[in-house]
Amino acid sequence: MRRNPPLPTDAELRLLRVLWERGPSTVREVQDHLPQSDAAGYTTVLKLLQIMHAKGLAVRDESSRTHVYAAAVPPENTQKRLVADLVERAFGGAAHRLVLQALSPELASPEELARIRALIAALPDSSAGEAGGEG
Amino acid sequence: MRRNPPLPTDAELRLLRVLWERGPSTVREVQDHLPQSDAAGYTTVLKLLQIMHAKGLAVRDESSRTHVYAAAVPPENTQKRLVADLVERAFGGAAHRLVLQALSPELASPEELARIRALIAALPDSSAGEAGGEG
DNA sequence: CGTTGTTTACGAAGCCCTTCGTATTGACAG
DNA sequence: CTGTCAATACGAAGGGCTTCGTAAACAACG
Repeated sequence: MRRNPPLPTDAELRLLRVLWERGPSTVREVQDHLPQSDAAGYTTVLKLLQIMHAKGLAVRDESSRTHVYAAAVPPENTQKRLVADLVERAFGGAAHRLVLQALSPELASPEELARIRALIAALPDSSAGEAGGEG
Repeated sequence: MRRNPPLPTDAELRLLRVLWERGPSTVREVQDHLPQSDAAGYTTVLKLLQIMHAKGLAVRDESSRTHVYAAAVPPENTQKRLVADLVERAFGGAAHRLVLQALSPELASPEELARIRALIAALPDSSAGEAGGEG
């Protein structure tokens, strides 16, 4: 167990997304609900879940013969750390530059832009003051 | 050569950031300007630059004995693709969810939030929202 | 010409991720 | 008990990334 599990790898993240959506699931259930583009053999999924269990990314209930796995990390926390990691590696820590790229039309549809506007508008403390810009 | 070079790996991105900041540089210059946390041996940097050259991530001028390398990809384009990749892998394509995580206080300082507000405010007006694309 | 120092080129080792094959265990029907 | 089916555990192969050691090419100097 780890208090601070490491960032999930690529394949781990794929399984994590299934667990986040479905909640606790057996190996077979996870395998069956993988998007077709991420299809993998049964033992591959099993092995991955075992690794995730060892890393602290997943917990499992062994009370029945068929183990039931669940995500040990909440999606928001993990996603936030993934974003922080990219901000650091690609933007030297400047989060606003990442947002700038995310706003480009190829990435954000008009609908998503509208949602983003709503997010900004809903932020607490809209007028900080010292930075000078008025809201 | 590739018209569409692949995404840079972790170590490649580190060198790319030096090239983006400094412009065309020799192997030694790149090595000398790596942040201390990313220090690497001379031949490591050389090998990496050769690989980046083969992948189309860097170009080089061989007119003098000491080759001069330069980034073959602009920062914005590369950063955008890195962001798109993460949006796909971690958020199922929902860019606004990535932005939401980027807005969290751990990632964006108040000053950066102000900049982000400014970015949003400067966007072309899409007040029509979902149905309202004008043509 | 030989020496010295710098640069490029090549190859290989070590590590991690991903995938799967095989063996073992357990439950259950006949 | 015995055979069958599903699930777990284990190990290993294959590939990519990262790092570096070593050799070869080249220039400059005495």
